[in-house]
Parts: sequence; structure tokens; C-alpha cells
Amino acid sequence: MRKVVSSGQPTIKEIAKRLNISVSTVSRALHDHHSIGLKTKARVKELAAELNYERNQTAVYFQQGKTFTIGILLPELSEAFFSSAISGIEDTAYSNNYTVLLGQSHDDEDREKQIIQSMKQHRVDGCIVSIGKNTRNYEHFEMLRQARIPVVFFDRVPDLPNIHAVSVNLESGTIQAVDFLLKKGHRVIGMINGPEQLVASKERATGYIKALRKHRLKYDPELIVNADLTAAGTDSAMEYLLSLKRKVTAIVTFNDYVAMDAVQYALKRKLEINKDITFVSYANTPVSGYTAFPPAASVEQFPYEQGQAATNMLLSLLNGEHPLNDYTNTIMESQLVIHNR
Amino acid sequence: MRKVVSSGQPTIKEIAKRLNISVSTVSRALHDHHSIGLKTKARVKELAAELNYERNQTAVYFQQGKTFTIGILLPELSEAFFSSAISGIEDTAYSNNYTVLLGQSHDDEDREKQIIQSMKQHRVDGCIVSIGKNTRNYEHFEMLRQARIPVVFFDRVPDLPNIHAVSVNLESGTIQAVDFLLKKGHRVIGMINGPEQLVASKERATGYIKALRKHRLKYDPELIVNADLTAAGTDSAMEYLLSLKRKVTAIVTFNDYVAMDAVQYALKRKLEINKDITFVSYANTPVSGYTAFPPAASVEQFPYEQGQAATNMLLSLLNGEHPLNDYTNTIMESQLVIHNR
DNA sequence: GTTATCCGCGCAAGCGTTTGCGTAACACCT
DNA sequence: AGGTGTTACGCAAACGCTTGCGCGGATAAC
Repeated sequence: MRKVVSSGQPTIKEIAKRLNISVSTVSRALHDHHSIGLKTKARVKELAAELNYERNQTAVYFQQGKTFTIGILLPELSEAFFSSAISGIEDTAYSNNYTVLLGQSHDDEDREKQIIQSMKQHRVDGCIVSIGKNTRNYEHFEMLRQARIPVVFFDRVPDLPNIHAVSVNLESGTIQAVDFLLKKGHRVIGMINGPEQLVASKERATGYIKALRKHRLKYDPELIVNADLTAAGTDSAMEYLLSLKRKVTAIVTFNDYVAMDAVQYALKRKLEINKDITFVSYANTPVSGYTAFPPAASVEQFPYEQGQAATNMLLSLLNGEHPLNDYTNTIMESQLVIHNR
Repeated sequence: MRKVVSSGQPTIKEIAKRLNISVSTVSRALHDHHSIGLKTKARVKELAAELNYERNQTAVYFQQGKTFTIGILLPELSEAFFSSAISGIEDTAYSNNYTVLLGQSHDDEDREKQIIQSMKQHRVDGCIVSIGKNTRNYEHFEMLRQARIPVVFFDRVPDLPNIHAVSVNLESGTIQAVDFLLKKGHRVIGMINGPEQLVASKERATGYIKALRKHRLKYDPELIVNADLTAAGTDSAMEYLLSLKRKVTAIVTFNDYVAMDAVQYALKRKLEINKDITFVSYANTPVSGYTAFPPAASVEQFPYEQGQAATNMLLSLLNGEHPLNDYTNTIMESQLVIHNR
């Protein structure tokens, strides 16, 4: 028989042989099992330390059918929102002795499926997923369910029944945002929203409407425009909004980047920011503080905290503290942050 | 004997039993081994598909002593530079059928050690590491070497002999930056550099000096100041530079964030940007394009590409295409990007 | 017709660890 | 002396998969 890999690493078998005891005794000694005598324990531990013994986790994973690993699948690792979320996930996973396996889908459904497949083969204990923009088919997640691998979705949550999810309620933040503008005296408030099918866009829209209703103001559908989040899309959205008969004095933009594009456009049109026109946005990107005209306020979406919450939910699922079939949808509140300058 | 986990997942044993053949035949059939008859292969594959068989990777990993997993250890997952790098690493790992295990050190040496330890126990095949700011002790990497786990360092590379590394040569970019300023007529050029012990700081400084020498200009040490990269630190650096007898008309800042802070300071001092004072910087952060006064140029450091290069290097080490003890230090050239507005 | 060749498959070991159970040895109580 | 515990350890199976080797039978070569 060929020895596949010699790796050199000492095993419990090695320790057992040298000490003339059985491997089971060594294993138990290293785990501080009560049925092992103190002197034996000491001898084992001493030799283990001397040999630089390190337990072969792959063997344990295999034997236990558990890997203490969670898979995390996101559209884009380099996006600020997601990279903060990863940070939150890794931190709480780390402090619970879990490790994190990473994959990015680039919003490609096929790649998403392949990554899920690979994580399943890797026998991750659970997954945290933010789905891609174009994902319409959810059979890969159905496979995970069948394999009894729990999944917690976050932020970009699929429209499915019976899932575990963590997301942020943008409605509340939007209401705060519109409230803020109304209190400043604005009456004609535009909104540059994102693609219609996105849940996030819907929440923004309903928040906007609810805020107006709260103040007994009429909602004018003309004031909401769906854009594609590119600079060009923002430009035409701005062009449209500024062309309306009713003079728009404030605009809620989909995120800080859109806001910055919109500001550029407004400047070209010789509008004075915060006077002729005021912007409120989402994400609260720190860098917007460096711009000449940051949005007057921005809705914080707490990516780090969402990552933490999703991980905690997954861990309680894994620990059995929470039944797998008790589907919970944790919704965090977003919060308007006012930039005073 | 207690059955540890029933998991429900079918195994090759199951397939073998149903087909009345041996497990070895099943295994080989699934691997398209030449010594298995075509009809048997077909039968096996059919049943495997029907049962939704999926190979238990943990068993394979264990048996082969290889996990097709690479560990990546970075100071901060949420920093733009590193998250781009992660993206590059994940992409090339993915297309080579490797998966990626993640850990962040938060620049804490102890945590760095623990993560390395955990990755070692996880039996990752190799590691890609960017060390923490405060790491002075490298014994954890020495342990990896002893365990024959190859490590490729990138960007933040320790000052050790005999390591594999990928980094970007900031000297060339700095020379380009200073060249750029000289051509624009600037003669008194300041530099807000980072902490002295950082290699990156040293490279910036030598690049600066070399560029001046190239143009037969005298180097005035007073013009380089080391700062701590905080807004306050930048302010005092600016105060110092602007207080010099020789009038500084251009400043090279450590990165775009420092540049933005410096711009704010200059504005407070009623200086006109790009007229009284011009800034050139590093990182080429896209967001700086939105600011009122972005640096006139910025040295691109190619984090995504560095990630790719590091991964490719590690993979060729793992595939034996490159001997482990042939230490290579790939240095990519940074490149000045001029922002025309 | 004998020998060499190849095809198709099974046997069994082995990867490192955990763990239920069995069992000596000894002490204690009655 | 017999019974009941307790302590300290060993035996061996099991997790799922890969792979060197052996072997019977069919085919080809001489």
C-alpha cells in the first residue's frame, strides 16, 4: 500500500506507541476525560507538547460529520456594504470557534449554484447568503434544505416562504428621511429609486408614501423615478425630475453614490446644493463626508451589525437552540444619520 | 456502536450494495477509471444521479491529506484595498477549484497567531497573508514552514529572508508622481508619509528622493514628514509643511484619504487647490472622483491584481510547478493615474 | 495448443479520531 | 467470603473514500 502523504505530523497513534498505551487512552487523555488517571494524562500531554502534536481536524470533521465551518456567499466581496458585513460575520464566527468559507457570485446565477454546490460538498455546517440580482431560481437552496444545512439569508433576501432571514427595514429609515425633509419645509420631494423588482426599492417607495400620508400630504407618483444606479441613469433621472412643473426642492436618492452623481448633475445645472436643492440618501458611506456637498442626511443600514445578527441566528440554529423549522425573519431598523456641517 | 450522524446522504457503499458490486468499483466508475466496463460505469452513474449522490469531501480531504482550501489572513476585511484583494484571490481560487478560508487579524498579533493556528488545524493547503501593523514576532509562520504549508505574503510583507511574496513597487509610482509634479513646474514638493517602520513608507521616500536626483535637484529632508494617517495627524503635518520657509506648492500624500484630509486643511487655510497647492496621492480610490478637489493624480496599487498574482504563485507552489524552497518575490509596478478634470 | 496480454472487477488496507463497551484490579461494606 | 462499586485502561468498530494488488476469464500472438 502506498503511503499517500507522510506530512510528518505526529498522530495520537504515535504517542500511544511511545507511551505503550492505547490510542483511545491518548485521545481521552487529551480531552481530559474523567476516566483517565492523572499521571497518564500528564505523561500524554507532556509528550504531545514535546512532539508538537496537533489534532488532525480533517479527521475529526470527517468522523463527526461536522466541520465548524460556515459558508458565506455574497454577490461582490469588494463592495463596501458587503465587506463590512463579512467583517461582522467573521468576527462573530471567530469568537464562536467557527471558520468562514467564502464565495462571491458576481450576481451570476450559475456561479451562485456552483458555489453552493461546492460548499455543500465541503460539508459546511451552515450558510449565510445574500442572493444575486438576477437569481430567479432557488433550487440550489432547496438542495441545502434537503441536506439539512441551515441557511440564513441577509440583506438580499429571496421572496420565498419559510426561510431564515436578517434584513434591514428601509421603510422606517425612509420615513425618517422624508420627515426630516418635511420639517425643513420641503413640500415637493423627488425620489431616485433603484430597479423596480428589488425589495429594497419597494421599501423605499412605501416608506416615502407612508411618510407623506402621515403628514396628510398627497402622494404624487410622478415624483418617484426608477433608475439603474449608473451615472448616466442618474443623470437622466435628474433631468426628468428637474423638468417637472412642480419645482422639486429635495431628492431622496437610492444610495450615496447615486447622491454624489446627482450632486454633480445639479452643479452642472448651476443649482446651489442645500439651497436650491437638498439631497438625502442611504448607506451613510463615510467617504461622502469628504465630498464638497455630501447629502444632508443618509440612512444607515448597519452592514456590520447585519452580519453579526445573521451569524448569531445561524449559530443558534446549529446549536439546536432554535428549531430548524421555526423560520424567523429578523428585521433591523435602519436609521437616519444627519450630517451637520 | 452509536451511529454518529445519519445525515441521510447516500454513500458509495449504498450504491455498491444496491448494484451488487464492490465499493472500489463504484469509486472508480465515478472517476471514469479506465479499468471499469462501460455498462458498469453507466449503471453506477445513473444510480448515483438518481440517489442524488454527492461525494463526501471531508472524507476525501482526510484520506488524501489535502483540502483544496487556501487560508487568507488579512488585517481588515472591510478596508477597500483588502476587499478588492480578496475578490481577486477568490476569483482565481474559484477558477482553479480551490476554496477560500477567511480570517482577519485586526492588526492584533495574538489573533493573527490564533487564526494561523486554526488554519493549520484545518489543514489548509496554503496561505496568503498580509501581516498586521504590529506584528514583530514571526514564529507562527515558522510553524507553517515546518508543517510544509506554503505561505505567500502580499502587500504587507514581513522583513524576513526566504519568503514568497507579492507586492507592489511604490518607488516607481512615486517617481512617476514626482516627475508629474516637476513637469508641472513644481520645485518645492512636500510629502506626508506614513509611519516610518512601514516598508511602504520607505519606498515612498526613496522614490521621492530618486525622482529628484534624476532631475538633478537637491533633496531637502525637511520636506518629508511622517504622520500617523489620522485626520489630526494630517492636520499637524500640513501645518508643519506650510510653515516652512521654502514655499511648498505640491504635496505627495500617503493615500487618498490623507489627501482628502489635507485638502480640507488647505481649504481652511484659504488656499486654492491646484493653484496655490497641488496634491498627488496613492490608491486611486474611485470615490475621490466625487470630491470637490480630488488629488491631481494618484498611484494605483492594483489590489485585485495583487490578489490574483499571490494566488497564482501559491497555486504553482501547491502544484509543484515551483519548488517550495525557491523563494520568489514578485514585484508589480504601481502606476500613476492622472485625473483630468 | 500454449503462452502472453489485457480487460473488468473485488479484496482489503489505511487515512486519524472518537466512543460504547468490556474488564481487570482494587477498595469498601456487610 | 461474597457482593457492589469505582477507577483506569484497552479493544475494536465506525466514519467514506481511494488505491495497490490479485485474479479469473477472454482475447490475441506465436
